[in-house]
Amino acid sequence: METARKILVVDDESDILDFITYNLKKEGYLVATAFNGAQAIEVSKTFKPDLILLDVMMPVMDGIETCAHLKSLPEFAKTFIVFLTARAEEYSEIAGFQAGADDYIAKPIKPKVLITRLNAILRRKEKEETASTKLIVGDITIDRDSFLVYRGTEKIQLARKEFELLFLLASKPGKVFTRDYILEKVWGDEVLVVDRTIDVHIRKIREKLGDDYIGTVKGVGYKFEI
Amino acid sequence: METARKILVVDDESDILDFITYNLKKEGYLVATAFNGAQAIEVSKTFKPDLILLDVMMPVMDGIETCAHLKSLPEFAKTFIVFLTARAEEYSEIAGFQAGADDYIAKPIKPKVLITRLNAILRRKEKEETASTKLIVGDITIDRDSFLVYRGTEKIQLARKEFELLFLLASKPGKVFTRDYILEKVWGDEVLVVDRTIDVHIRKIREKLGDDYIGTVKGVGYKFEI
DNA sequence: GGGCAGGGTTAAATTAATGTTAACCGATTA
DNA sequence: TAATCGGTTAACATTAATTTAACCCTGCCC
Repeated sequence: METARKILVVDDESDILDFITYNLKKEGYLVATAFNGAQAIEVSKTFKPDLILLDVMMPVMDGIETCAHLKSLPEFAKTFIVFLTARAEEYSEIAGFQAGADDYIAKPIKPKVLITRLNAILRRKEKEETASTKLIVGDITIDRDSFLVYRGTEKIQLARKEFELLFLLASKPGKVFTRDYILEKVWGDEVLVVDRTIDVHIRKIREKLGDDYIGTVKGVGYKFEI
Repeated sequence: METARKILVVDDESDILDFITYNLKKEGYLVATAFNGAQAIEVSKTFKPDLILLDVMMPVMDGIETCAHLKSLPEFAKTFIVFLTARAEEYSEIAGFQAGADDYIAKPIKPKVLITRLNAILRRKEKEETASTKLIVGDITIDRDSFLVYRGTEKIQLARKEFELLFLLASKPGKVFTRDYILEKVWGDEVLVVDRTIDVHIRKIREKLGDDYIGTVKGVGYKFEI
């Protein structure tokens, strides 16, 4: 049972607003509009859009600010935000990703492209919502939607890094992950943290889950025990 | 005798395609492109890429579908698939890894990062291809992934040097390895250890595995008994 | 038998790697 | 502003891996 998807379009130019609105409505989307960031936030609260199409360049409160603001509100954490950017050239420098944008579409907008991309994005969102995101290994269940870990039926709360670390190890039970690899995957490329940091997180996981789930292979790394 | 690595880049936006292609070619890679998943599968069959760089978000057939499909075909089981994800997502949020992706790179893409990462990934792939992760000799199985040795079904834990030493000997069962060679391979060039050290490690392996697996050839070295 | 070459064995010494704790910092929240 | 939480680090403790040293076989040759 499919209900129509709701899209909020935000742009300070009313021609563009009209143009996009027209095309989206033709596709069967429910559309709301706003002229600036402040208005967008206002409207969002009642309209509860599935996706927000946000012009980067706006007076008063620009797209990036708006996006950052929206993403900071828990109720919109799962709302997709797509930027409209002036040109794709420097797409590698789109600051919006830092603000939490999920994708972007380059102007000038071609109706066909707009529609295909939005369809793709929403389809993906749907999949993410439906798809079970659970990882089950032995009596441990890791659910990345709720950010919870279960041992049997007992709920266990892990902090973010702990969660990511456990998730990584559990994604290939039995395989030993080297410290370098763990750092790259959980901490990222640029971040440089000291070796002990991993140990401390491992310790916290063991403290919460029990000592039998994560094994140490000295001189090599850690693994999830099967 | 290195032949250039082949990379297939898949994205629905031609700017991105061009941008990535340009950077990869500059690095000496052979590059093919595709606009969507269906095309990617088509091209792969003739181009036989070593690695596929796959945008997650695409209309028609998205990255995850495409990846799952490719991985289901035996001929691409060993092709590395790397996702391009829009957000800088946490590891566990990458839905794609369940579809069999080997790695991911977050947009926006910085050319330098892209190249570094791909080089690293391809190096890893090469290593995996050369050094098989599992070694089976008689009733002994040596598994690099988990750093475990099995005698029959019995799990045996070896320390790192012991493991490397056994792995070396077992890589050519029956062949006698001289002490010098063993030192070079297991200990490395710089390290200078006394001769007895090898004996002690051999002894520990025999202690854990049994006396019948490693043979001594006086005046020459050691070998794995067939 | 004595001596020696080549390992084998053991335990002690050393070093490397990880575990643990407490403290600090910054962000967020009460 | 205090309090809490997550993340990180530094300092120290603990444990295990590795190496060394000392001594023991065994076979061989004179």
